[in-house]
Amino acid sequence: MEVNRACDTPLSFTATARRGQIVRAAIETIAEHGFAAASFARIAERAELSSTRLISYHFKDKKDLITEVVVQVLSALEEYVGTRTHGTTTARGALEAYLRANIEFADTRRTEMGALLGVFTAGGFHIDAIEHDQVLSPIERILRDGQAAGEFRAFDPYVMAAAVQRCVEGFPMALEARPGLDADSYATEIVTLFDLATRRTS
Amino acid sequence: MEVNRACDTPLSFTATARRGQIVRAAIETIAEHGFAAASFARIAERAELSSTRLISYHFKDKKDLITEVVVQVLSALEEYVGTRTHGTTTARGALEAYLRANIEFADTRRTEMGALLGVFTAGGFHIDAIEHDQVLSPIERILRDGQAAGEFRAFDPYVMAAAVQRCVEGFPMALEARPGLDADSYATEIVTLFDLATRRTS
Amino acid sequence: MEVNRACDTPLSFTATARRGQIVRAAIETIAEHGFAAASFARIAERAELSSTRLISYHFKDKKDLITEVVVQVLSALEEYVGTRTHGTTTARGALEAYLRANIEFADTRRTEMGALLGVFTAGGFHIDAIEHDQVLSPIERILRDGQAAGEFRAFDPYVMAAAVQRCVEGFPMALEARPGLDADSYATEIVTLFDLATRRTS
Amino acid sequence: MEVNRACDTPLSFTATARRGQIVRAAIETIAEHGFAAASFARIAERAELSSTRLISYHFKDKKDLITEVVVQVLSALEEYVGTRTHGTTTARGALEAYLRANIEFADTRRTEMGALLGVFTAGGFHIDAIEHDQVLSPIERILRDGQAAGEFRAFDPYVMAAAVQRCVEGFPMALEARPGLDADSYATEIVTLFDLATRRTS
DNA sequence: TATGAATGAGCTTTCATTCAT
DNA sequence: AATGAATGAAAGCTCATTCAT
Repeated sequence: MEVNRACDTPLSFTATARRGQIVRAAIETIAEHGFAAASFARIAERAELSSTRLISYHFKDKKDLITEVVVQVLSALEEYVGTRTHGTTTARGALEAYLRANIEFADTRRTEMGALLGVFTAGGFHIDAIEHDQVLSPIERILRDGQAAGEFRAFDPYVMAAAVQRCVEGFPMALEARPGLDADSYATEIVTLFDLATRRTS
Repeated sequence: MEVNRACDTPLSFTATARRGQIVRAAIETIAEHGFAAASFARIAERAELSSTRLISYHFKDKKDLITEVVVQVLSALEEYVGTRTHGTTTARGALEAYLRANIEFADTRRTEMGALLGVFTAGGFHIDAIEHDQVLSPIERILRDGQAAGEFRAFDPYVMAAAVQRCVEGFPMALEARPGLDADSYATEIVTLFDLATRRTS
Repeated sequence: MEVNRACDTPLSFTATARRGQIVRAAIETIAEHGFAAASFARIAERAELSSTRLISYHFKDKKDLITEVVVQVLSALEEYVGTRTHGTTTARGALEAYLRANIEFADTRRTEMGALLGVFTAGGFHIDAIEHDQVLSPIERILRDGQAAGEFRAFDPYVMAAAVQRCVEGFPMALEARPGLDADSYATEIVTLFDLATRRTS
Repeated sequence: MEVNRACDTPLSFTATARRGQIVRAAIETIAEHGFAAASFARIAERAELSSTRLISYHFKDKKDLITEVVVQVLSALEEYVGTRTHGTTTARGALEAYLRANIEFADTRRTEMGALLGVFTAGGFHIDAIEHDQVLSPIERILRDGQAAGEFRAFDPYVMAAAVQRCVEGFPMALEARPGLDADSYATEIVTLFDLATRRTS
């Protein structure tokens, strides 16, 4: 019978393509209609599958699919951000790069970011692979490094990291309310905000 | 039968009590299990009602119930915040009071705040009475006043207001990740953050 | 407790008025939305009652209410038709009067007629007091009398009566498809139709 | 899951059989209990399905099922009538054939006809594919042709067509009141009726 | 690798009616 | 004469998932 694909064998080309197609459809559906409305039926419809059975076949269950969505978007985001923060030499520079990269990503990859936020804010859905702190930790590291290097003033790195993350997430939300909002302006405002907020007080 | 109550008649004592009981149960259910899982069945179970029919009896439909949830929590929040910001004389003071009041409220009324965020982040649910900008506007006003009075530096009031709002909402989220988090410390950090971020540069 | 009014006592003025108000609302609701949609809730809403309880109070059950609707409209129709057929001396004249009276009534009392047809065609609803044949019998009598008097040709009076009744009912239906349809023209066409169809063949 | 089947793919043999089985059960249920009582539950029970879910699986929604019922019965009727009117050379002959065919069909396929009338008289249910005038038009065409050919007298073809249709529909109704009613006798009476009613007056 | 078929549980909402003053 | 409160049953529909090829 074999309800699902065998999990120990590596994925074939066809299977990978199908999975990608389904994940793509899931991302678009979540971004467009919200997480709650992203049923297998709607995802299958968007992916133009004849039946939702194909989703159940390629993914263990819904959680498996959503996890894949999150992993995919998150790794793209991390790569995008990583590339742009890597060359920085100061914590201040790293923070600015981190902020600008995140906002740029959210601006150019709106669908992916919409899906990601859709999943995260939905609640009641716990992705085993991803912990809340795991997202914060890269920022926290930048902040701690900056404090250790004497670039930043004393503050609770965890709270500051949370604030940074919230403001980054704030861009897509602000976009919904103000569709014409410019990513660059938003980024500059936020960069300045945290520059002043973290600067050593003289 | 009275499919649902007439809306022009004032609510009787009993009806008010029942509605309150149901709204309370809805708040707790949303806060605990998330918006998506807050079905009539679960709400009725928590309120120890004989059937979900009693909910349909007292509320026009689910939207009506959820709206009541939001209105109730939001007005409590507004009153709490309003009382604490009213006596302030400076924009700086108002901003601090606003931040502390919001965080305190989120700390002491965690269930209510959890429900509120649960509804807002669920998406696809539009409360007619509440607009996105309506939540931001009180903060924006404080910020604009502070700029006009020369207390604050030049910045985009809308973006700064969004940042404030995101950081305020960030407290319940941070709580989930760090249950022992102290509201006072969080508030002080955030107050300092925005104090520095809005201060006129010398 | 007394769930319903006592049934052995004669109706008071107030009670009669209330019943009339409810029956009126039921008629309008059925005519406008159809029999299937004429729930107690909708009827109560149209009658501007605070609760459907008032309907249950004044009528034993739904069947009781609908029976009252039918009886009321039917007796008005019978009176209208009776008055106009009474003075006739020939069967031919009686038939024409019957046809014109019915169509006129359907034209001027569209709401009542709509409700009546709504109930009759709904099916599954048997009014004890009214039998199918009871409606046909006055026409059948006219037809039989005409045959006995030698005015009409030989035909099955029951089938002809059914045809007459169907054509009379056809006017409201035709009205729905052609709102501008003139009652007089329709009546004249139908009168001619049955005049020719019943006339003795030479 | 396949919430409901894709519509572009042709139906498989099994699916066609299931759909047919369900439509058949729906027809019988409507004919027996009336349209209002034809719930998914009752239809599933009659079709001996494990649950109503199977109906939702094979039909988009209730409207889809009912439409299929109507289309199926109506096309059978049309074919039956079409075959019998096709060979006629005169309008008079066509009218007689039309009348006899309809009444015969209603007599031999009582269940189907009962379902059809059940749906049409239920009201509030609009089958997109079928318009009121669409049913009348074939009769109207016969009548107009007969007038053009000088076979029929002058009359309003629309009203006469409506009368024909009402009398045709009248047979099943008459059957309910007089179960022993003979279709042939009824047909002959109606044929004579309209023969006389449409004949040129000398 | 894919798919058609089927399923049980759950959802919100509406129904006419009854309980208790 | 009226009413507020409550109720069980049933409705149509959608959910993710499993069965069987």
